[in-house]
Amino acid sequence: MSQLRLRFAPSPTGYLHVGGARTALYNWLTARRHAGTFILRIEDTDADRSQPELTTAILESLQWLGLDWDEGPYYQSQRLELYRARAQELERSGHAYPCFCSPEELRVKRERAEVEHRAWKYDGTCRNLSPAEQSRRRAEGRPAALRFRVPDSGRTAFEDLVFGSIELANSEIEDFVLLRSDGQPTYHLSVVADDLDLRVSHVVRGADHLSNTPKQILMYRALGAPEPIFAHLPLILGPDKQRLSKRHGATSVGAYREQGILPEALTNFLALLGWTPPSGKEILSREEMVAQFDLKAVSRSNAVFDPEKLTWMNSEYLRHLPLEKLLPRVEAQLHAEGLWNPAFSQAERERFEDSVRLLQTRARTLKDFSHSGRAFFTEDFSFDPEARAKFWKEPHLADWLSELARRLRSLSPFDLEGTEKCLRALAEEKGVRAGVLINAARVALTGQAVAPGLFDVMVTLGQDRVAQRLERAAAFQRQSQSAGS
RNA sequence: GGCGCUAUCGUCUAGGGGUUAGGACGUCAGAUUCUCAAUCUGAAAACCCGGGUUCGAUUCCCGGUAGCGCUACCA
Repeated sequence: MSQLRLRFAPSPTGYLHVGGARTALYNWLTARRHAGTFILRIEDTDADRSQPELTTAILESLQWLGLDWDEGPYYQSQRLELYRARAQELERSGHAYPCFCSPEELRVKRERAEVEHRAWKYDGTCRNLSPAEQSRRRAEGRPAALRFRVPDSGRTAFEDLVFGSIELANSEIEDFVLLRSDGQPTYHLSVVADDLDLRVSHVVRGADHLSNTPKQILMYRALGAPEPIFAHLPLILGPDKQRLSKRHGATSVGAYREQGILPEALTNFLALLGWTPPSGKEILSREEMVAQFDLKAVSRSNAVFDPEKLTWMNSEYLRHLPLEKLLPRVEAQLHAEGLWNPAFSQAERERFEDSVRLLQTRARTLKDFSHSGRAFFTEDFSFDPEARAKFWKEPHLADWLSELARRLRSLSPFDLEGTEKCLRALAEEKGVRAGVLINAARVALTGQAVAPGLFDVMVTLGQDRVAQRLERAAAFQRQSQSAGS
């Protein structure tokens, strides 16, 4: 196979959607697998809906996902001459003709057809105007759109890499608009013109374009140009099987980033939405994906986006991430939450690293470091009411925690074994199960009912903090007891 | 409405004319324990319906149904 060229062509009318991200990923994987070229093109011909800031956001999301492009971004809004040239070419060869029907007239006809339950298709009013009539109307200054002349018989067929052979009767296709009356190209014209100009070999895009493809095939043929290979991707749906949209919650790549999802987890998850690697292994490195990805193995049915599985996958990545790679991400997360302490990169570096290492074993998203793990990075944390209700029930707890604090303060060395012995001895003296003290102390030290093993927590926090926090918890209990009685 | 596409556990999927229909997430139970994860063990859970072809269809064909997509001077 000669040099492969693929493109991802988002339109800046929204943030990068997970569906778009998967399309970009499949294009990228195919390009990388075959040492081809991955091109980025921004489809911003709809001036009303396109927003330049969104282009920036889309580019950032792609970079964050690690989907680097080799060419572009090309902006369609800057390539209008190309589309007009193609339009002229089609008009000269008789494959396109000017249409003077106003959008208003057409809307009326379409609506009437609808109430009468007739299928509507452009009726060809301007299809066979004589050249004289055309120039007369032009001379009058009547605005004209340019329409493609679809053959009125025959069928148009093509082979889709994913869906197999697709065939459509030409009579089902209307004479679609190529150039709007203001001279702006429509999607059909600009994609074909660009894909031709950029020598795109494989058009990989959402299945919502499957029905449009015959129109584009017709254009390639009218231009006498070689057709690219098409591969359409099944759509991503929400839990209700409707196309995934904002009302299902987070749909943009940026939203998952904010939720503490790692880009490698998101791409891995997305890769599996519609594709299974031959190895059957679900957790795949980028290299493994590149080595195994094949458009021909993509599923044809739509897939429901399952955030639960994404979270699971994220926790897999998080737990296996080498510490040196995790550290900067946690740092960024703490910055975002206003919890970053400059000492973490200086005097308290070791404690910071120990904390991250400890929290890592049970983190599901980066947010877990700043939320449930908050007490590891700041003194500004509170005792979770539910945790208190569950583990601070013993009436003598305040005294026990004070005593524990006193003993731990003089413990040496302050290590895993020593702290555990110390606590268990106290529990025995007080005639209480060690678990009672352990759970109570966990709430005192972390504010949470759920946290890593207590003695790991102690050693990580350090002797002074542990003693202080136990005292603080004891004081808190005494206060709430006297207030309550 | 017309046209197109799709249909295996709740979800993502493997498979394919004869299989105990496999895996993953999730769920449930047990082990472990210091809470929660992790880990280990086990369990429940699927071939949309109807015809046809065939010795035999979940698999192939046809029809139905359902879902999705397209049906713009949006992309």
